[in-house]
Amino acid sequence: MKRRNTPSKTAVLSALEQAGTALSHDKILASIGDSIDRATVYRILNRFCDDGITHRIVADDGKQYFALCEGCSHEAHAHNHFHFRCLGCDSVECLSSEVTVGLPKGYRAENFNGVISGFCAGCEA
Amino acid sequence: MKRRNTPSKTAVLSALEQAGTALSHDKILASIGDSIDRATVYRILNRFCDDGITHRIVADDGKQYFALCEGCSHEAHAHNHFHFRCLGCDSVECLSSEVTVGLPKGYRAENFNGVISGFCAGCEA
DNA sequence: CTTACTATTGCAACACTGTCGCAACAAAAA
DNA sequence: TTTTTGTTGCGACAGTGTTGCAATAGTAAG
Repeated sequence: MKRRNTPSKTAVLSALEQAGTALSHDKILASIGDSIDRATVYRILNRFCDDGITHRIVADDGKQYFALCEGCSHEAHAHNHFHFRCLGCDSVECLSSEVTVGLPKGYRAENFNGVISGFCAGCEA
Repeated sequence: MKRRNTPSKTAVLSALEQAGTALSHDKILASIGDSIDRATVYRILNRFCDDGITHRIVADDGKQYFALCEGCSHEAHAHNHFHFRCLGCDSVECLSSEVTVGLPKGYRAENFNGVISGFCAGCEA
C-alpha cells in the first residue's frame, strides 16, 4: 500500500511536531481547524501507527493519544516507557524511564501501555 | 453515605469473586444475566471503586476492567502493578511484579495504569 | 500535457462505552 | 409499621472511534 502526500496528512503531522507531546484526536482536530473531517484524522493517525510514524497511547480516560516516535525503527518498536497525563491541563507526555516487566511463562507481549495520571508541576496547587 | 446490601450488589460481587480475574463491564453483565440494568452495574462498580473494594483498570482497548482489591487497605491503595490483557481470549489478569516509576520534579501521581497486551499461554499458537 | 490507477477524502450512519436525571422501589433503622 | 434515603430501572444523552460508499485528487506512465 503506497502512501500519498496530502494536505491533511501534512497538517496532522505538523500538529504533532509542533506540540512535541502526545495529542488526543480532538486536540489535533482543534489544532488544525475543522477544515478536515473527523474520520479522516482518525484514518491518518491509524495509518501513522501502522507505518511506525507515531505510537498510540490509551490513557486512563479511555481516549487514544498519539505521539511521534523518536528513535525507534520500523521493525523494533520499543515503547515500553510510561506516559504521564495531567488531570489539570489534560496534557500527555512521555516519561523517560524505561521499564521491563516479567511475564508468566508462555506469554507473549504485543503492546505496552503504561500511563500515570496526576498533576504536573504547573497544575500542582 | 451508608451502603446497603442489595441483590444486584451481591450478584456483581460474586461474579468478580468467581472470576478471580479482572472483568469488563459487559462480561459482568453477561455473567449475572440481563436481569440487572446496565446503568446499575456501572453504578455498583463505581461504588466499589470508591469504597476500595475493587480497582479500575483501563486497558488498551479503551474499556474499563474491574478486579477485586487484595491486600490493600482503604487508605493506602497500592495498585502499581501491571495487568495483562490477552488479545485472544480477552481476559485481563493482574501481574505480580510491582513497579515504581520516577516522575519529574513537582509532579504528583494520582493513579497508576499499566497494561500489557499480547497472548497468554493458552492462546499462544 | 493527458490519461489511468487507486489511495485518500468527506459525508453519513453506525456501534459501543459510560454517564445522568428522575420517578419508583426497597433496605435499614426508628 | 412507618420513615428515611440509598438504589434501581428506564430513557436519553455525550463522546469516541469505525465503516461503507461515492467523489476527489495524488502519482506515475504514456
